[in-house]
Amino acid sequence: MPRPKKSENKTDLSDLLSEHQIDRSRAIGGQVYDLLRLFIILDQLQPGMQINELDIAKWLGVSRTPVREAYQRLMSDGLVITQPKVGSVVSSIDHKRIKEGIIIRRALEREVVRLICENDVDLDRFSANLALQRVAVSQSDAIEFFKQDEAFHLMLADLAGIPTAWKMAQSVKAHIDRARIRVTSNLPDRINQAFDEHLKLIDALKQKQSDTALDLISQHIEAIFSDVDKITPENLNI
Amino acid sequence: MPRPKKSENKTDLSDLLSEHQIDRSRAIGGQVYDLLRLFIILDQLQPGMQINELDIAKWLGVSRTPVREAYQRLMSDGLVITQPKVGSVVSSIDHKRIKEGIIIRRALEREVVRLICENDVDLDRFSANLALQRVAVSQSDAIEFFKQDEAFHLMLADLAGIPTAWKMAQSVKAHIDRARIRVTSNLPDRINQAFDEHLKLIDALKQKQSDTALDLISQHIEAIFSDVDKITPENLNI
DNA sequence: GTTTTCTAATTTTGATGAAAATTTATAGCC
DNA sequence: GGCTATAAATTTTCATCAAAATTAGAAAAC
Repeated sequence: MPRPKKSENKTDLSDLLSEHQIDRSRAIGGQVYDLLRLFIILDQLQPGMQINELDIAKWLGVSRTPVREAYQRLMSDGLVITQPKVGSVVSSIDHKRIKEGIIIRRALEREVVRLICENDVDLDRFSANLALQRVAVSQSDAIEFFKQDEAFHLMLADLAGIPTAWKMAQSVKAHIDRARIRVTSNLPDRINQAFDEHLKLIDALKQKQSDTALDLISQHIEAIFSDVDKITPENLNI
Repeated sequence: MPRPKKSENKTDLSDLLSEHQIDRSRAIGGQVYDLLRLFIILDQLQPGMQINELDIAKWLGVSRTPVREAYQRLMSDGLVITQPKVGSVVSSIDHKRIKEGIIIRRALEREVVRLICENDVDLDRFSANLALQRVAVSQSDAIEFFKQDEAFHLMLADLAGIPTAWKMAQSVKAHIDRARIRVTSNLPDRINQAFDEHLKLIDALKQKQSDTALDLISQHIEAIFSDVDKITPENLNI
């Protein structure tokens, strides 16, 4: 990694981060992690961008320690690449990694669906969440829908008895979401479709149609892929 | 978490850790993590044991910063529980978590096997690794076998094109191994059986018998479970 | 005399700023 | 043109301070 001359065109990022308030009464490291992770997924922190600890710390008004903590978690997520003693950059969007992520997430969520079909679980617990999803869809509120979508999948894994599976799926999901942010053209359509798939899945689960449910969850996750696949060239890392 | 009076019977752990040399020329945080992780899996650091950062740092002859880094990774592995401003303990062995881990690992490795059967991969690359396994088995060298076993499963995931799957499987494997250390009575038998299962799996893969291969990998992982299940009572966390 | 409540001390993690170590780019020299 | 020394940028580690939580003991209330 070349060490570029210290450039001064950092104002964009500086302004972006300076706006955000850190709550000093809660652990800072976690807040920095959440913030940076979101910025990377939302493409505000772009692939290849150099992010040194001192600058981030200064802009956020905290010391380097909590920033470092955040970096370590981002590194283990594969969202940041650190070369020891040299520097850190936001990782590039790697088509292969996304493909891998989708395969892993599909395998995990298929297992979740399989377990729910096998064991008796109370599927009525989804009604509140689905209602919130419906409201978000009707208002085309993508942010709120994504929040409820996460809650939906978490609840699924929870009811299946393997909450860790969702934690893992989430870590690969970051890469998928980051790519998706760039390529999804018609967001209202997309969330409407996703909501429809959620409804169908719960229906199939309630009727214990395990084959149908497995197909539905696979399609639900693979739908993401067709999105990503159509835009990102196979071998081009942005 | 109660805060017990500072007791002075720490000599066992102190001695245990003081013996280990830290290589100052490589990153310390990673070394501390590897060391503590191994100690927890090997049951030298036992469930419920309190481990405060300062003591570990002193015994290892390093500062608290790299120890903190290690703790953060151990926490995300679920091997250490830290209550803010109170303290850290080695997590208890949770039967439910192990069960979950086995289900997740099985799902991931079944996907690996499925992908290998679907796509054409060079399975001759296993011969060297299998030879090393054979030597380890013949010498009843469990440590060496476990090392080669890890390499075997990593190579499997690599050839399937989803190396991340093995990284994930590894994080749940720590919990499984920790329990297994306590219950496996006849280690030479166990590694002999595992080696046999590896051979059969590669055979099935070479002949593209995907159903057989899927059954074999499932059994390979579930074999662990029968071990753990027979000793650890369902609801008793140690 | 017993129980409850308040206060101070102790322990532990959280955060900070500075010093040390290391790598890389750049300029100067042969 | 290639090699070496120097300086800059950055991470890594350290020692120290700050904040939070629990315990222990004294004081107060019953």
